[in-house]
This record gives sequence, C-alpha cells and structure tokens, in this order.
Amino acid sequence: MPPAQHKVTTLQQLADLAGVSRATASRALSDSTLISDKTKSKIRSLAQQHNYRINERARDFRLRRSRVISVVFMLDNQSEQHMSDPFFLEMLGGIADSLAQHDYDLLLAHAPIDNVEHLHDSRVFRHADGVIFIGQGEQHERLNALAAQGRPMVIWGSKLPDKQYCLVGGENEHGGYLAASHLLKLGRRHLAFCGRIDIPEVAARYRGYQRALAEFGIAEHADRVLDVPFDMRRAQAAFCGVLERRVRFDAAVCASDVMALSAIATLSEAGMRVPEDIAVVGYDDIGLAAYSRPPLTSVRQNIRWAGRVLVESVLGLINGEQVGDTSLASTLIVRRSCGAPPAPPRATAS
Amino acid sequence: MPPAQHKVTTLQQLADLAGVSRATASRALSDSTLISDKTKSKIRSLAQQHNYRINERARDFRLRRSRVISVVFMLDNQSEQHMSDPFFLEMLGGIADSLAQHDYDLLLAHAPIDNVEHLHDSRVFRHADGVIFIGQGEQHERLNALAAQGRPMVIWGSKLPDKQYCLVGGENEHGGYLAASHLLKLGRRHLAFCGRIDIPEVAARYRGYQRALAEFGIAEHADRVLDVPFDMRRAQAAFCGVLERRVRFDAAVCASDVMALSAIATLSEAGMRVPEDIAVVGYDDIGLAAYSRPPLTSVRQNIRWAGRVLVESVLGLINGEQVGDTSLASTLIVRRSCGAPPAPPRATAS
DNA sequence: GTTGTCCTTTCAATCGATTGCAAACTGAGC
DNA sequence: GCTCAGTTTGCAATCGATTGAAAGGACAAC
Repeated sequence: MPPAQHKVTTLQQLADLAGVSRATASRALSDSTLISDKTKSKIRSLAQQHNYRINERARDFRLRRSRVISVVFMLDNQSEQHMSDPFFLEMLGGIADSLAQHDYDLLLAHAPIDNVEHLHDSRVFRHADGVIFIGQGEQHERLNALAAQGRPMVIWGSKLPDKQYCLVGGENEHGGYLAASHLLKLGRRHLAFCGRIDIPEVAARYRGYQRALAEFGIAEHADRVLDVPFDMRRAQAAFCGVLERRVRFDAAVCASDVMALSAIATLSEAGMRVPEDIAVVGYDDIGLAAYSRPPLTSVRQNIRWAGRVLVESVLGLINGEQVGDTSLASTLIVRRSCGAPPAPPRATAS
Repeated sequence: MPPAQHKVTTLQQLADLAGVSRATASRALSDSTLISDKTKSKIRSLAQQHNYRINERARDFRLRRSRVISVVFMLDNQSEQHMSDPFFLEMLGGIADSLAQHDYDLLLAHAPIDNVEHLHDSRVFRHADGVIFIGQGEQHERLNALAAQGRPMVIWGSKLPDKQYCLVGGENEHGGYLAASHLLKLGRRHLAFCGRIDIPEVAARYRGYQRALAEFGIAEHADRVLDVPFDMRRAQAAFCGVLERRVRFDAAVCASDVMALSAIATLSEAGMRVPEDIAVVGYDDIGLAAYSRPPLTSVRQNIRWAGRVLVESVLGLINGEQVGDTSLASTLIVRRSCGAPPAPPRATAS
C-alpha cells in the first residue's frame, strides 16, 4: 500500500523520500552508470509507487531544447482557403503521429507567410527545435537563406537548383508524366494543364506532362495551360474562362484533386460530359477522389510515409547528423474520370 | 549604429549593458510601475537596438505555465481514416489562428483514444495549460470525470444530461430539423437518416430530424436509420445494404458532407438519380460540397468562429473565469442535391 | 545634522531539473 | 591500522527568467 502522503511532484521530494540527493535521483532515473543497482532500483520503485513523473518542461529548459517541431504550411497569400485541402490534413496527421512517437510536440503555423525570413525570430523558430515546411511557395531563395543560418529545417517540395536545404518530396516530374501519358494512351490528344507553374512542385509535374506530350509527338498549346493556385474557386473560374474562349481540349491534368473535382463540376455544369468529352486526372488521391462522380483518377503519393520521413529528417538534423534528400514514389490510381473502364465495385467493410 | 557586440540573448546581458540589475531590466520590459520612465525607456531602446527577445520558455517555466493548448480529436477507434474529413482541418485552422492571436501554441493529439481518462497524466495534459476536445465520442462520463479534476478544458459537442464540462456546440437539433423539413417541404416523404446515433451531436441532429417528421405527420421507419460512423467506406457499405434490402426511400439526411458525398456516389453508381430519385442533404458545408455533382445541400456551421469561441473559453477557464456554454447557429445552404431549383452560377474571383 | 518619506533599484530566493567535480565510502592488500 | 584504488554519492553551479523584501538615494522639514 503506497503511503498516501502529499503528492510527489519534484525530484527533490523523491530524493528526500529515498534518503538520497537530488543528483542521485536524477541519475537513477536516467539510468546513469554512476549509480549502483541497489540505489537505482530503490529510487525507481519509489518513483513508481508515488506515481512521480518528471517535469519535462523543466528538463527541456535545463537542456536548452523544447522538444517541439513547428510545421509551417506555405499558404499562398492570395488564395485564403487553401488550407481546407484534405491533403494537408493527411500530411499533418502523418507528421503528428511520427512526432508523437518520438516524444515531440507539434506547433502549427498556417497563416499565409509573405516572407519566410521573417519567421527567423518568430515563435515558429524560437519555440521549436526544428521546422518542417510544407511546400516551398515561391520562396526558394529565402528558404535557402534561412537554412544557411543553421536552423534544423526540412522542406516538403521539389528539387530546385542551388538548393541549400534538406528536401523531402514526391516524384513530381514522374507523376505529371504518368498523368499525361495515361491520357495520351487512352487516345486523348488535346491536353490541358491546370496549376500554378510558379510553385516548384507544380512546375515539376508540368515538366513531366511536357515530356509525355513530346514522347507522343504532340505540340503544346499555351492556351491550354491554366495558371491556377490550389483553390477551388480559382479553378472554377479558370475552366469557365477556357470554355468561354472556346479553347479546344479533351483532357485535363490538374495539380490537385480538389482542383480536379472543381474542374469536373464546372465542366459538367457547362454541359460537357466527363470523361466522354473531357477526361480529368487529379493529384494526391484524397479520400473523396474515389467517391466523386465519376470517380477521380489521380496520382497517389504516400502522404503518411512522407510525414514520417519529414519528421525523421528534421530530428536527424537536430542530432547533428548529415541528412540527405528523400524522394517518394508516385503511382497512378486509375478510375473512370479519365475514360478508363469502370472499376469493379470497391470492397466494403465487412 | 548599434554596437555589434556579442548577441544579447539573456536578460542579464541586457541589464549589464544598461548598467542596471536583472530585476530592473525585467520590470522595465514588463512595464512595471516600480521603474522610472527614464530607466524604462533606456532599457527598452537598448533591447530594441540589440534585438533582444525574451526567452519565453524560461519565463513560462518560471511562471509555471506552458502557453500551450492541446487539441484532441476524439476519433472513433473503429474508423481509422476519420481524420481526413475537411471539417477537422477547418476547425483546426480556426483554433490555430485564435491561439496564435493569444500567443499560445497548439499541441495536436489525434490518435484514436479509447479512454480519455488515460489522458490525465499524458503529455496532452502535462504539456498544456488547457485542452480542447473536438467531439465527445461516446465518453461523456469520462469527460465529466476529467473535468471534475479541475483541468481547464472545453468540449466541442452536444449538450448531455449531467454535463459537468464547458461546452461549445452547434445547434445540432435545429440543424437536423432544417435538413429534414427542407426535404419534406420539397415533397419528399420517405426520408432516411445516416449517422451514428451513439455520438451525441448526431443524436441531436436525429432528434431534430424526428421532430420535422412528426410535424409533417410522418411515421419513422427503423429501416431507414443507418448507423454509420463518420467514414466514407462505411457510408458506402450502408447505402449498398439499404439498396440491396430494397428499402424504399426518396431522400437522405447525412450527418456529414463526406458521408453525403459518399452516399451520392454510391446511389448514382447503383443507377439512382440524385436528386430526382433520391435527394441528399449533408452537414458541415465543406468546401467541396459546392463542387460536387450535383452540388450538395448542407447545414452550415461557422467553424472558424467555433474555433475562436473554443479558444476563448479555455483561456477564460485558465484565467479562473466562470465560462458558460456557447451555441452556434446552423443554417441550411440549399443546392441542387436535394431537388432545389438550380442555383445561379457562383460568382468567380475577379 | 538628523530624521522621515517617497521613489527607485538591487538582493536573493525560486521554478525543477542536469552534471562536473569533489567528497565519502568500501574493501583489498600490506 | 593505513593506504590506495575503485565505486557511489553529494555539493553546488547552471539554464533564463520573476518577484517579495530590503536597501539606497533624493529631498524637504525641523
């Protein structure tokens, strides 16, 4: 029966209870070799009995660390509602899980950021041991400058020349290629691309798209490149514009599923049939993609794994390790929105 | 020209620079009345010049607080991918914004939680000054027990008898009523309800649904109540089952948009026309609702405002204030999925 | 010159841990 | 009994701030 004394909350109290000094108690709990097994087990069991838990904040303070990683979503400062993309939530979930496994906390920053260098002495950096950026936005140089200051940071994005920071990213070029060549193989010849090419990841997808076109000997049309940020309304507006201008196209590669779903809605609203008249391919394979009408063909990236890699990379940097870049595979998930044959009914939960 | 000495990082260094004691510097920066204006401004400008920033972790440690709020998503431990619902991201965004405004950090916990009482001495509570729970799950009693321990905590959910905790929630009963009565007004007579009634929020929506049916003098069919968690696949399976069993219905009220979108997909896959044969209403009005085919009618709650209220409530509790419950309005957004007349084209960004 | 008052400033303890170094203990060997 | 080496343990400084109590300084009145 544990004595029901006043609650043991500090190391000093535990030490007093064991009749040793604070130093000994500290060492016993951290399994130092300096402490004899007898003392160690005595202190350990006492700690257990009294349900003592170390004050991690105090320890972190002493050790001059925070065990917090900031996650910054590089939102476009033009499109506000960007953050509602399920892709982000999936990514955040993966990161949060991994961090929890390593006993780290997560600090979320998602306000639009016009200049990442300003983050340098903001809470994002001050309160965290490291930072994960989701997306490069259009701030490649500034990210370089930040990284040059030696802060542990990892970026989810696409490889750029002169990159100084640690990068984790999908095979965007390959993904774009997969999407376009799939449409081309199905016989489509007038492809459109929808996405903001200023964003490095999108640019890479676009390069893959171009490569596929070239392989099929098809010339590009500037008309058919829609400069649209990750935003449903903008995508809608862009497709409305294209239709109004009577640009001819029979397929579209979109830089995200949310964009693609918006496109499908807009096109069918305008009387086009998807995929018969216009086939659409998205990117990310969000959960809803399978449940759209028609179900959306999409390029899948393993986002949860991406989250894990991001976390492990930034923790590696914190520990002073040399951390290289990582590239994650992209695969095409074929569904009907691109004119593929209907899939068999999905297995349902038993 | 500021002297480019070694960087000023501690209060002691700043104090030395100003030729005063650490105590004076501390008081000057926190605008204590004990300090003369002359000294105050001297120290202030020196701090500015040398770009001194207080170590907030140290201060928080001294003041025995963390300036962190935990956000716990009460995921169903049965359905795993629950977290991908855009509703959560919207909520999280609102909370994160509000917390940032108050200079608080956010700690995210989203692993499925089988027993919230176990959180009591987990990092969720130990590392945070307060906790926000999103949803009650089926753990009303345990939440009561936790709240009884005096931890500052606020729950997003629905009012239950014997509730001991501080609650913020939508008008779920009213929302359910709005959804059902709208369908009834459009002439539908065979309504179905889709959602897990064990979840308090869903139960309230169901009560509103029942009230609407009663007002129209329509009897309920147990057949037409689908017990489905917030999960796309389960929703699909449930609707498949209903169709197989040839249950007759011409409209469905779903407990979330994600569920509704899954339902629409499943129904049209099975050859039903939406909304002609079966009208569907969702809940939450997520961004994609407007871009589904047909666009989804839904009950909207102001999630971002909800986030703000949650934050302000929990901060109030932390400050020892008496904080009451809050109820947020629900409004029906009518789109074509329920058989309403087609909406005029949405305004597009200029 | 002394005293008293009021306004400033400093002293030093404190929050709860970690850790280098010194001190104490243990036991073997002589 | 003494020395010495090898283990264990304790002392005290430290991380970077806040704050109650005490000290210091300026000035007026006697």
